[in-house]
Amino acid sequence: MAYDKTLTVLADPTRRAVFERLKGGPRSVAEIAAGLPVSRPAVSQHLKALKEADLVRDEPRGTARIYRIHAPGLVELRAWLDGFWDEALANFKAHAEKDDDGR
Amino acid sequence: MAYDKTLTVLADPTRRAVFERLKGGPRSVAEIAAGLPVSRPAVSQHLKALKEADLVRDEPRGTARIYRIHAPGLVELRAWLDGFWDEALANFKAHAEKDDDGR
DNA sequence: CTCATGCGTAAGCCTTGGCTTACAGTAAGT
DNA sequence: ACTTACTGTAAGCCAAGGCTTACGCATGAG
Repeated sequence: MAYDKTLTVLADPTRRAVFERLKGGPRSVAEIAAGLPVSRPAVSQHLKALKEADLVRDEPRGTARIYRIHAPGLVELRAWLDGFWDEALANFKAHAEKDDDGR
Repeated sequence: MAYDKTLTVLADPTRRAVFERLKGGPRSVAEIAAGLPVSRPAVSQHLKALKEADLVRDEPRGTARIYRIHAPGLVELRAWLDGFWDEALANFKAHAEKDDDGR
């Protein structure tokens, strides 16, 4: 239902870098931005997109804001991938059994 | 190694529509373009991108050209997804065991 | 050999979206 | 209260890329 948004969000390299930086554990925006070749506001924008895709969850800690990985977005992507895989395989087998590919 | 290309390619909705149309079996370019809201050359361009991402394979049949799904691209995407999943989960557990998240 | 069919490619247009700088807001410390 | 730290948002710029029209090429049919 939302795997398309997940794909769109993960397509950008910088955003993927932001996302992968959270793989090591929860971090603040400044910590994420440190080391990345873009400005901090850019990171904020990416985090917003990731959040809307259910890939990330945030929580305030003092004046800072801690982001961490949130699974649901990846679950949907994985579900789509698996479904696609199974369907394509089923149709392939169906055609292969008839002859070669139906012609 | 190329999961990034796979993500980029699959991010576009039209291109995904092209790809999903191949799920039902091999088809010619004209057959794919029929029913889609874009021109046939546009479909050709999408197919080229899909081919370069190892998501599709083509084969000439007379003056036509038959495209079909080719697995490797999806395999790489799935591998990345699984790896990411495992790593994130491992780090999450490591932090959870220490207390909550290490602060 | 000529014509028709089915594709791929080039050039150009135009929208999308990622980045930066500047600004506004909230919470903690003194 | 005032200042400092950390972040989200707005406006604007600019490159990336998806779409169309026009063209060129190969294969099969007659």
